Amino acid sequence: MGRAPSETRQKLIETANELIWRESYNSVSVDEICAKAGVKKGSFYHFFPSKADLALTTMDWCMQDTIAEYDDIFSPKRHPVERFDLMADLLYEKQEEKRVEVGQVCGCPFITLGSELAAQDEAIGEKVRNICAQKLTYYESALRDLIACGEIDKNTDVKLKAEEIFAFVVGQLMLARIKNDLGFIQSHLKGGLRDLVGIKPMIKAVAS
Amino acid sequence: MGRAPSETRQKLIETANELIWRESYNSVSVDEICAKAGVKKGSFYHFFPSKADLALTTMDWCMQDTIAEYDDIFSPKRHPVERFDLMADLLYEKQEEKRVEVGQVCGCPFITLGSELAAQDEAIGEKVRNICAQKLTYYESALRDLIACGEIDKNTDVKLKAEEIFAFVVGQLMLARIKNDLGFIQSHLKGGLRDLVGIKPMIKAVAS
DNA sequence: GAACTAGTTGACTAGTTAGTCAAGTGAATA
DNA sequence: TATTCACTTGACTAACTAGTCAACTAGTTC
Repeated sequence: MGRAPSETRQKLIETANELIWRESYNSVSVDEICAKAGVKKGSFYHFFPSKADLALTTMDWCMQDTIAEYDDIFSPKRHPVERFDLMADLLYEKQEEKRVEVGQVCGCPFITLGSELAAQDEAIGEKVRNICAQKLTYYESALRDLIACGEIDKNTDVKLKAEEIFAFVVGQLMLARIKNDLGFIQSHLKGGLRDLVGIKPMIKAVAS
Repeated sequence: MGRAPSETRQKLIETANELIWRESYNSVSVDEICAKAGVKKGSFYHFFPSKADLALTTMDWCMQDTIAEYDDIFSPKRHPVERFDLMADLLYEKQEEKRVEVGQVCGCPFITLGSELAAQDEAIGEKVRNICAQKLTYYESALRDLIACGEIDKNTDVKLKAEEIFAFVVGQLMLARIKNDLGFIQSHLKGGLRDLVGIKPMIKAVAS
C-alpha cells in the first residue's frame, strides 16, 4: 500500500542534527531545515507533528550511535583504565570530525540543547536528563571494575565520582565549543580524566 | 540640559538578565523584555542599538558583581584553601538565590549564552571568552599560592589545573541547570573541588 | 486496472520578530 | 521664560515564525 518509504524523514533528522548542533534550537527555523534538506514544509509536518518533536527524534537518532560506541568502549572485555582512555580518544575524534564537517566545534549536542531548553520544553529536558543518566551508568560500571582490579581506592564513592567525571567532560566540551578550539581536549582530556578518576598517570607518555 | 537620567536603561538590563538567564537568548524577544520592564520599544532602541548589544551590556553588568566577589574571595589575604572553599559556598548561594527568584536553576549565564550563540554572534562569543580568561586568572593565582604554602604538589601545571577546575565547575553548573537541582553543588562541589585541586580533604567535616 | 494510501506540493494563515521613525514631553539650563 | 535635548510614545514595516490544508502523485495490492 502506498509508495516505497523515502529517505525524506531521515534527511530531515540529519539536517536538523547538523543545524541545531552547530547553531541552536531557537535560532534554526523549520523553513531553514526544510530548505537545507530539500524538503517541502508540508512533508516536514507529514513526518513530525512539531519542531520540538523533530528535535526529540534527532536526539534519539544521535543516541543510537553513542550507545553503540559506548557499548564497545565500556565493554567489560576491556581493562577499565583503557575504557576511559578510549573515551577520551573517541570524544576528540568525534568533535574533530564534526568541526571539519560544519566548521565549528560543536560540543555535546544533548547538553547544549538541554541547557537552552531546560526552562522552555519539558519533554526535551526530560530526554536530556535520561541521556545523562544513561551515560553515568557506563562510568559507574567502569569505576566499580577499577576498584575490583585495585586501580583506584576501594572506598571511592562510585556514583559521586561518576558525576564528577561527567561534569568534567561536559565542562570541557562546553568550553571547547565556546572557544571553538579542541586543543585542550586533544592534549589534556585523557590525562585530566585519569587524574580525576584517580588512576596513576602513564609512565612512558605522561598525560596522553 | 535635558531630563534627569531615568532608571529605564537599568531596568532593561536587569529584566533582560533575568529572562535570558532563565530561558535563553533566542527564546526571549525584545517585546517580552520591554513588556516585563514596563518600557516602550522606542525607549529600548533609544538606549541599545540592538538586542545583541543589550545582551553584551547585561554581561558587563553581571560581570561587575562577579569581579567584586572574586576580588574578595580570591584575595591574597585569605589562605588559598579557603579561597576555593568560599568559591564553592558562593556558587551555591548565588544559584540558590536565583533559583528562588526565578523558579529555575539557572547555571552560569555567561556559559549558557556563550554556548547558545557561539556560532551565531561573534561579539558575544568574544566577550564570553574574555570572561572565561578573567576567571582563570583567579584560579591560577590561588594555585600558585597553594604551591607556595606546600598544600599541593609543587610540579602542578598551574594553567592546566586552572582550566580543569574551570571545566569542572562549568560542567556542574550546566548539569544543575538541566536537572533543575542544586543538590550536587550544595553537597559535593566543595569536596570535588578540593579533590581536583589536590588539597587533602578536611578531617572534621569531610567534603563540606 | 481500480482502489487505496503514504508521501508530496505550494499556497495559506495568524501571530511574532527585530528594528524604525516622527511627533511628542518635561526637567534643567541660559 | 525660552531653549535645549535626553528621553518617551505609539504606530509602523518587512521579514520571518510554526503550523495548516486541500489537492495532487505514484507505488502497491486486490
